[in-house]
Amino acid sequence: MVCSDVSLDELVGFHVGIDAFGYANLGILYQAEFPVGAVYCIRAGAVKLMKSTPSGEHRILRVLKTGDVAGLESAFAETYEHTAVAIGKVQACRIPITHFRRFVAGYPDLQVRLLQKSAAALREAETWYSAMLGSGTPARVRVARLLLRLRAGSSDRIHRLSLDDMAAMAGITRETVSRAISEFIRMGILVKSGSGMNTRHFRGDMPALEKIAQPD
Amino acid sequence: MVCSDVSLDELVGFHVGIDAFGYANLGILYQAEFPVGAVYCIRAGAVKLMKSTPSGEHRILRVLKTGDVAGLESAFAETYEHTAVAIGKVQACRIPITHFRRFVAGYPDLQVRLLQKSAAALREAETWYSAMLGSGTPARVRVARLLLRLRAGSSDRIHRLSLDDMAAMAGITRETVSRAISEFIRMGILVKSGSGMNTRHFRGDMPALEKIAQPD
DNA sequence: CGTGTACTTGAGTGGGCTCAAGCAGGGTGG
DNA sequence: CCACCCTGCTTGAGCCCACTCAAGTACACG
Repeated sequence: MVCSDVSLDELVGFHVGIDAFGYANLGILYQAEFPVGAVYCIRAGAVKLMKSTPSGEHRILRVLKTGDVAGLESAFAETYEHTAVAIGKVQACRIPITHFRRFVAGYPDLQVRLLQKSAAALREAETWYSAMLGSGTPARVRVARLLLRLRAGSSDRIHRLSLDDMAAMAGITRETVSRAISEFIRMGILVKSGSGMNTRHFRGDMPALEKIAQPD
Repeated sequence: MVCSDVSLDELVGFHVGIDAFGYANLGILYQAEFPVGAVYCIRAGAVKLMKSTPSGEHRILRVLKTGDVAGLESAFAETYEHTAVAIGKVQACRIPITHFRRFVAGYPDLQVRLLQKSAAALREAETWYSAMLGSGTPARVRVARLLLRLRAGSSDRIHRLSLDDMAAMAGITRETVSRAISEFIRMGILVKSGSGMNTRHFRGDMPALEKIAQPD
């Protein structure tokens, strides 16, 4: 991660003007097409990256979790590429883009690392979409993969976002997602947990989910 | 494009060891998991970037055309991310990775440009996959979008790759692709052209295709 | 406790997948 | 030069999964 890969001494001189922020559910970090103002290190929670289609709908392209950096792909562009929206409670630190650019300019090694991180994001996106694209892929498998992807860290906790969001990510309808999840719950490999609208998550049997996600 | 964005004077000192190569149909430029040896500027033709799935199949993730640079995403990694295979006749210039890295190191501005290019690749991938993901998207629409994407430059020529390749890209079966294309041909908005195995392409009525591709 | 949103569940339909033949057409060998 | 074959493409019939439409239910929040 960008923030933690550099020594504290290096960062301290640039942390001036960097603040920690909290975002409630559906809070907007930044909006697509707007001028780039900052990048954000996600300290806790999850953030969805969306983009509006010409026809008014919006599609979820990626979900960032603890440790990811939001807005990185727009760091050297004029305007943001996506709209970033908080899922549940999010804690993030906001790094003004001017600081960020100055910081990067001062540490050439960091530029290479940014390139690698960018390449990693591309690879991840490709892997993800290629996993969802297969038309022969049954809905249950898609949902299992989606759940695995929404895992928080290495725990058995899974970020639970709305059915519509999951449906948009998996490329299937909300009803189908609902049916698949109901099935998993009946099987006992998935448990709803956290009743409040802000701390929603599942507890999942990861090995079982991986087994279902297996069939290519 | 990286090669042409810099002045000839800047390049000339680094072009030592850079050669032009020709690749016949299905010629391999480089292979996934192998050590990175070079990046390639595509001078003519098209190249498909593939990745093998755990189950032995391979999926086409992107298609590079004239003016693109192959292997860029692996330029600062140890091994190649994809396997690059020529579609039809391809002309490319091979830039040894050592040269490339030395060159980039010498021109800091270029690093920012590489970051932007990397971000552009990510955006393109996201746009593309999100266009294909919609499960409600009819096969005809998918194929129309695919064809538009395979357009050579701004002409009415469309790179014609195998049905299986197109099927892999659109996330549908080869039969369905065949039916859609047959329909387009019957409608007269698509014409097969170039009989040899190397110079295969369509001639397409772009406005008509765009109209079909429209419905989000 | 009421209200609204999000989720669940059901019945019926249809588009694309599967399976299974036919059909070019170009490359190879006689 | 022609016949063959082999790969890639086309076309058809039937089925199944996921979508659509439409209620009904749970649950969070005021």
